Amino acid sequence: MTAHASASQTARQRARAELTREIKHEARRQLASRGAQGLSLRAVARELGMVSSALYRYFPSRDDLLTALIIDAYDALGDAAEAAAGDAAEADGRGRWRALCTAIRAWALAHPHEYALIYGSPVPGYQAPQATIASAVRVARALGGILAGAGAGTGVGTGTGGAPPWPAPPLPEVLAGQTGIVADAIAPGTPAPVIARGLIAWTQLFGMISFELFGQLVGTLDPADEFFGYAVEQMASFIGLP
Amino acid sequence: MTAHASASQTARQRARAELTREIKHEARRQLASRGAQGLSLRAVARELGMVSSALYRYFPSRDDLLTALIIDAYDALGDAAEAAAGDAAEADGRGRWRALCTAIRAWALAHPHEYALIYGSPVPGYQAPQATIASAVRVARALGGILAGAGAGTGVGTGTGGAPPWPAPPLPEVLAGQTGIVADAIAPGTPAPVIARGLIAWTQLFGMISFELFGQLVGTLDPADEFFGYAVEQMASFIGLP
DNA sequence: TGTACATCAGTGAACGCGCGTTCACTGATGTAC
DNA sequence: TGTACATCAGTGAACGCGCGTTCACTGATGTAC
Repeated sequence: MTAHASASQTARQRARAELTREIKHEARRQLASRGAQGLSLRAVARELGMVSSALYRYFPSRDDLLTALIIDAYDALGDAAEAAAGDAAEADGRGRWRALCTAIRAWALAHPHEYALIYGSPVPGYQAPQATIASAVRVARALGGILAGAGAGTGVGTGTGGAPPWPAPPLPEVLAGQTGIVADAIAPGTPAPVIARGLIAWTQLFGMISFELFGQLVGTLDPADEFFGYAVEQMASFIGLP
Repeated sequence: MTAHASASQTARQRARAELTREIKHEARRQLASRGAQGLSLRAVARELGMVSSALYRYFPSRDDLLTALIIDAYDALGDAAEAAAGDAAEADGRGRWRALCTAIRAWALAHPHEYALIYGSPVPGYQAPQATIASAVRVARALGGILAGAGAGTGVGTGTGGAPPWPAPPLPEVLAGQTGIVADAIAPGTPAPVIARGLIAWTQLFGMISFELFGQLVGTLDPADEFFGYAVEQMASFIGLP
């Protein structure tokens, strides 16, 4: 492979990468306006000024395009989450939790259809491949960092510092095993009860965001800013963040 | 209107009601196997052995059929919730909460697509009409009954009996107003902080169920029975149920 | 009880639409000698 | 540097599909006198 050959090769590859990006960009636009089921290869091609069959040079099928969008969505949310959880000082668990929650909600509100794509009801007939998992776990790891900090540095479990506001009952056997697996994946060494409470807070967070986004709060808690802020603080105390 | 006329009229009406039920039943079957977007008037008609245009005698459009299914789903869940919350003794707030949560989860697991229809991502292009609200609020009222019992009978807010395990910070102004509206709708007279914590637990419950149903727990907390049970107890304490 | 009329359920054909995917092709870009 | 060949991107036509909805119609059921 000569230098010249390699240069022209990357030129072609660069064009390919560029168009791949444009296709995903346009697909994301359609996702935002018509939802996942409204995503049509023909419409994407039309908008890009090419013929629909040309897209098959880039994605072997509609499902593969959808998979790419899902991975991108997880990564975008992962970026936002990591940036937010990293912003606040290491020791300030509550601040990091607050920043993480706020960033996740902000991303969800800004990209409702992408949020629905990854946390909403599954697209019927579509089976998410293994490839999405690596990106999906990034958001959870941002939580893990906070839980690990809380558990390791502040005496959670020994009753001092950031201990939770009331004692947690011991975990039943299966759950203890499961939280162990979660701990290994996102917060090694963190005590099981902290993980369990973290996961409860985690489901609360996403439940609240989904309710807001999917219209369950209209007419009652909408706009939900204050409710969100209040819940975040309550859950921080619940987890035992100082 | 003679007795005979009225009898034959009801005979016709009965046939109509019967077929309406059959249409919805078949539509629900398709919903369960192919999801909301897979619901097709033509397929329903085919399965019922009639021609697709005949359905328009019963539902003016596909969206109206979908609306009927949504209302039925809310009502079915409402039935289950009311039965569960009413089962346990009035005074046993925690028992009623446990029964309510368990019933909602059981219904959701038994009817995943109907759950997704009402609590999942909205169907693009479909706008739920006002008519669904009356049925939707029934489930929330089952929660309200429990919160009202907790708030009124056990001294929550005065620090005795079923008081929450740690003091709740005062609510910001907008949120206080919103919880007031919620209280008026589902649990009149209940203090705002109890309502707020109830709603936090509520979003946790549905977040957890959605995560389980939509595949977010696969490989970690799945099967989720123990996690669910643990979270329900934790949230009961969080709300302040004795 | 019998007859003339109105209401209603269901039919069958048609309209117009958009979709995912395949395939043989042309022409440009890159590669090897 | 120049030429012969291979790779690849994009074209255009076509296949086969299912959908929601409309409309004029037939025949059965119900109603009024």
